[in-house]
Amino acid sequence: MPLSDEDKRAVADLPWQRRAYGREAYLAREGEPTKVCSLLVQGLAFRQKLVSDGSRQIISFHIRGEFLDLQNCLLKIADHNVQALTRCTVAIVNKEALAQLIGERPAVRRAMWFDSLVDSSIFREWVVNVGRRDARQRIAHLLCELAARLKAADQNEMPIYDFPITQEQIADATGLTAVHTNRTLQTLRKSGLISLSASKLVILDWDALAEAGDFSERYLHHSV
Amino acid sequence: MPLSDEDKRAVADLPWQRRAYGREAYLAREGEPTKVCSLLVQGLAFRQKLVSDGSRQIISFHIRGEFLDLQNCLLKIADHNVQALTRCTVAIVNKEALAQLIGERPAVRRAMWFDSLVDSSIFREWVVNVGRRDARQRIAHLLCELAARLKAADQNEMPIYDFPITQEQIADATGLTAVHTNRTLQTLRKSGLISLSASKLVILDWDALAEAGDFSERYLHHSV
DNA sequence: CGTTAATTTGAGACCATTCAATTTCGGTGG
DNA sequence: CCACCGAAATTGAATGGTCTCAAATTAACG
Repeated sequence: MPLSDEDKRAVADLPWQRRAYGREAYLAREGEPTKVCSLLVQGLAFRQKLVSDGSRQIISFHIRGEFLDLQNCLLKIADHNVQALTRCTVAIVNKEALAQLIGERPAVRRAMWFDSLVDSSIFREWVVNVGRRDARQRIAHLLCELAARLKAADQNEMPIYDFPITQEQIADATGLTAVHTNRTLQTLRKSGLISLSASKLVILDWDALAEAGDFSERYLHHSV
Repeated sequence: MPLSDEDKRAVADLPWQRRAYGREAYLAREGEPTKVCSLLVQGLAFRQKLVSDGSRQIISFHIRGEFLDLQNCLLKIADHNVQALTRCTVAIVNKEALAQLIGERPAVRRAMWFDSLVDSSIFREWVVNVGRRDARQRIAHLLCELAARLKAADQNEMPIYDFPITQEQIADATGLTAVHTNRTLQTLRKSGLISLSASKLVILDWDALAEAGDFSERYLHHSV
């Protein structure tokens, strides 16, 4: 959402702190009291929850420029974990400072509320993805979503993407096992839809991949 | 969230309109431009999305007192459908009027943002539920969630609940088929955890049901 | 009290899982 | 620059949870 220069300056003037994390490091843990909100500056991160048998469900992936836990601003206890996917750096803001800014600046408030509403819409689509689609559709859908978001964040992005996400992580995001994820990716490759190796994802046939994943980007609310 | 009398009056003074819907009626459709926000006054409703093969994933259930589409306030196009589960009545407010009130009243704004953040947290838990739990766990978890929310909304609620949700709807909410939902409910009954018939749910052993569903109510953020 | 919706039951098929072993890849130190 | 190592990806075979399809029974509603 567009912000005036004055609003941008107010955001930039927030007291913040840079912090770096290694792969798989926890940035936040379920059950902990919330103190800060984190914005991802560089790298990839994801949110997840663990279930009783120890398995992990990834709830969302995040790219640079996105908030990782804006909801901490109002919620007292974290209800999920946040983990670094690659090495990444994060800008950390005290949640009270952010809440005050939100109170003072209507445009900033709208932008942040909008951000959390889009988050929410993505969660809804993920419920649908793991609930009602088969393995091939789930993975195709996930790839489409990530490609669409990367493209929107970085206008000059090609149909070739940096893709450091492991098959085990794809599995945890789609509710599948790593083994079945592997086999399913192979069929997507054999069908000529994608090429994925060496941390490079190439979408060879966007229309076919979107079709295979039942993907429509409406839920991303990119055109506000 | 607590509101002052003045805030409550301001909310009550919003121009609103009462509307009634029959079972299965659509209150909102994916793809339509958003014009209003709806608050459920009476009855039950749910949100859902349809996938390419026509099957339905229910995304959330709603009880009286809850907003059905508060996100419409900021989003231009609806990204999911809203359906009546029972006959229900709804209070409808023009979204611009609501947005204006939110701009004027910080406490109302906080309450509404909080509401949408809890919604979001519930979606996250649902991703986990359909993604990483088996049929028995999914259904037990759903029953726990609904019971916990009904209890919180209505202090004097017994462990006996009105439960007009059909097995097909439970199936659509948990990513299962109606047939398998039926068989799984039978095992929950035989284990002595619940009794469910004639639209009455009785939770016979809360602790055991919560255990079976890997349920922890933290994500509901009831103790703000 | 009839008619439709909802629930229940059975049997067979299938998608995804499990477990284990093997191969390839990516990063590191000599 | 190559040898090495652990992580990631790949393969196979057997198991199993859930689905599909169909039919029967029961409950809900006007």
